[in-house]
Amino acid sequence: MADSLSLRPTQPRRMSREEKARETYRLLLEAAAQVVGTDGYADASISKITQLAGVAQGTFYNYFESRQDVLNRLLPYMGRQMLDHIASSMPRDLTGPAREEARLRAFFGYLDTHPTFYRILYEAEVFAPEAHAEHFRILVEGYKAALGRAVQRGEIQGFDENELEAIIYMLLASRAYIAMRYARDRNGHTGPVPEHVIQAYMKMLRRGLFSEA
Amino acid sequence: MADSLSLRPTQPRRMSREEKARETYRLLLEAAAQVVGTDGYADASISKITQLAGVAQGTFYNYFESRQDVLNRLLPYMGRQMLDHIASSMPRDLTGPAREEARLRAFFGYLDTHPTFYRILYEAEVFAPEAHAEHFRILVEGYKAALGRAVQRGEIQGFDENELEAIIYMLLASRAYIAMRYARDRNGHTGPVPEHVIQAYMKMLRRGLFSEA
Amino acid sequence: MADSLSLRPTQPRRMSREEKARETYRLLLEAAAQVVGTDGYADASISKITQLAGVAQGTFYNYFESRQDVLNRLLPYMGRQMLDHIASSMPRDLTGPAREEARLRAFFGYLDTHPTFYRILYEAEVFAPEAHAEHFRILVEGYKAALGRAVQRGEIQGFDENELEAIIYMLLASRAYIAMRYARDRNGHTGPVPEHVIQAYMKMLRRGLFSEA
Amino acid sequence: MADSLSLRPTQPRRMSREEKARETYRLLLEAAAQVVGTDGYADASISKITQLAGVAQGTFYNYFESRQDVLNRLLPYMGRQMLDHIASSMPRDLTGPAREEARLRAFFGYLDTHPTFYRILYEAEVFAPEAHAEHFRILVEGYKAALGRAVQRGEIQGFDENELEAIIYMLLASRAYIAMRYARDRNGHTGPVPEHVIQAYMKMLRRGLFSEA
DNA sequence: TATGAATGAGACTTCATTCAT
DNA sequence: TATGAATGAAGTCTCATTCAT
Repeated sequence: MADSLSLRPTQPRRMSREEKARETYRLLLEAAAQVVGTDGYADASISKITQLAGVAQGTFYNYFESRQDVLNRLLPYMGRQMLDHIASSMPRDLTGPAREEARLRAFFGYLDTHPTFYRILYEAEVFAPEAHAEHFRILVEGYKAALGRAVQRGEIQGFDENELEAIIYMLLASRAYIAMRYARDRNGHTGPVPEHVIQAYMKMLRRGLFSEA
Repeated sequence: MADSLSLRPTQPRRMSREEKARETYRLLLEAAAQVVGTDGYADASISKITQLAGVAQGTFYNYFESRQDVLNRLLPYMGRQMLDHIASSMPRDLTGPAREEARLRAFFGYLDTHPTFYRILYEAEVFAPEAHAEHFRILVEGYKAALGRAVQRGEIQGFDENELEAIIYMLLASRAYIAMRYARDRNGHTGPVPEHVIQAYMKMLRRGLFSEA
Repeated sequence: MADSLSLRPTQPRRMSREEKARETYRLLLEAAAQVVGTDGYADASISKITQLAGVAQGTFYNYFESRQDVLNRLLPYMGRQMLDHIASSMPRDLTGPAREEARLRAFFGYLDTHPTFYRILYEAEVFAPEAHAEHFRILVEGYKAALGRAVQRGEIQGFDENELEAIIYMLLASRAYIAMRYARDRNGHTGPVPEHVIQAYMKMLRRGLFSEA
Repeated sequence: MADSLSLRPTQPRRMSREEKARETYRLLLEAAAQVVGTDGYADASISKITQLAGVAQGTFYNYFESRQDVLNRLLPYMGRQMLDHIASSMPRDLTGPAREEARLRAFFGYLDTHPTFYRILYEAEVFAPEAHAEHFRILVEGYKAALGRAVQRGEIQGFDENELEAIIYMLLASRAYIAMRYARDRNGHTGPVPEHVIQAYMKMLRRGLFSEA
């Protein structure tokens, strides 16, 4: 199980009732994220979650309809965090492959600092399929727009729109499997992705997708 | 749930004791594959499996140590089937990208005819992680040898061994996500992968990995 | 569940504190009656009741000691309503069997216009046994007085007091079972009792209880 | 709660597996009857039932689909017992009111020796409505045949078939309410019905239903 | 080896009630 | 007096595993 320390802050400054409710909700969601990230969706019991959140089991049902409900909300919650992180750590004015590389590094960076995210994302296809599908829809949508701009800039040539969608799935897939293989050590702890892996990815991308001089 | 018909053949010809035991083992494994492929690992109960196999619940424990035991054996069993299928459907004498394309089509072909395999493979990372790792080890090993030969033939240039391993993960990843996205319809039923997706994959590969004139 | 519309009137004219409290009490009681009449005692949760009454859950406990408390008050509240209804719809100056028939029709009439009453009354023996016993005590008491007058008028002969009490139970029982069988359609909705049933009841009564020429 | 003594016989003679299973089923059903008869359907928990039966909670679900399932089977099980009891204790060759009286006494006799039956029957309308309806269907059917024969013998005159059905409901109702009122003392323990009550019932019946000289 | 009844831990969920605001 | 979040006991049900036959 995850740490048995409560997530409840020790020094809760005076809060209004509504604030406190919001806080409890956040607490439960964070606890759920931690538990799922550590033990997986299948072993994420309400009892573990509430214990970590420092509330009674019954309290859980004041905020979520069911166990499945909280599982469904996990990926949207973390996914938005991740996208925000990536957006905020992308340097302006990058174009072409350099932009792709920055994006990739930002993704791995988020993974490195949020060790629970990988499992939440990966297992979601099994345990929260709709959330997973929606997450993908958002990712693919954003990626399509980005690649569309690259096409307009003439950086990418020779792929029609449908082909580009397929390519996007390949790139997202590659990220995930690279993370699975290279971003964790023997003990399952996360770590940075080796440089040569990023280089291989970029080489493939530069040659295969971008039409560089 | 899967078909409620038993997998037990109605007219078993006279078998020796050992043969019968082997047959029961196979029966249970096939039943497990069917159940997992349909309902997923999480919902694959011993009771469903034995019912489909046409034996009593207790019999299960004469052949497997535990529920986890049978789950662990599933992917090796199906994985070998898949590799045999691919090997046997690969035309001789193909080289370069054409060989890759044949391999890809053989994989999708297997998926199309063995609808349970995708789920068994995909969920294995969660529910049978060691089997999943071993399956990958075998795949990657084989792929390394194949790409090694391509390097020797001069079809691939500019990637060192470590980089090639990363590329292999990208390719395996791409297969999996393409299957996830394109090889199933709205109802989760399998179907063939659209041609343009295969074309996009190959275009990326030809340009990005192979050094074609 | 019952209607989700609140029972709280939208335009409450200015009320004194005490009036408002009385109003809230009545509101909760009516809501409880509605919920019990629709869902039964067993499924009448505080949450349903307060929601229908348009007040917070906590408010409930300002007016009732416990869940059982409100259940106990339901039948007395509705029972008085029913008796008032019957009393007010009984023509003056009826005697003998005619008086009994009027009483019976008034009872069925109340049931028809107050569909929740049947369930509140019937299930009370299980869920509010003391209230049920008290309700019966009142009914029987009244009935005894009525039959006593009939005896004095010479309309009834050959039954001593103890026997008359037994007869009263038979008559109240008959009403209830007739309602159970004939006053509801397939869907559990209430409706009028068929005329021939009333005729059978009266025939039995005229011959069996009253000594008619 | 009911007695905490187990219903399991202390000296179980050697039984085949099937016999033992049958015995466990019977044990659970009897335990359920006892618990429901004592505490009512609403408070009949699986845990109480299995404890009384002397088996583990899980065992319950080898024999019943759900809690509701066992509740549904209770009345049919006891109802058949009761009908058998009545049939076997009815003297041959009785006709007319005497036959009715024997039937009534047999019913009260069963109640007296099976104290749990009353509650199982009465609460069934609320907690096992289909079983209750079916029980009534059977009772009414049987009663119709019996009264039909009385009509043919000329013992009953002036009631058509529809009216007789209504009368049957009145008689069944009367039994039930008489039992409710007279067959239990202050502490809820069963006892015999006072003679004068039976006399009142019979007087009403003789005059009201039967056409005696 | 085959059987299938028995086991019991543990999961999810409901809901009457309390209490600080 | 009104609020509604928090509580925790209790209930139903599932299922991997054991074991006597």
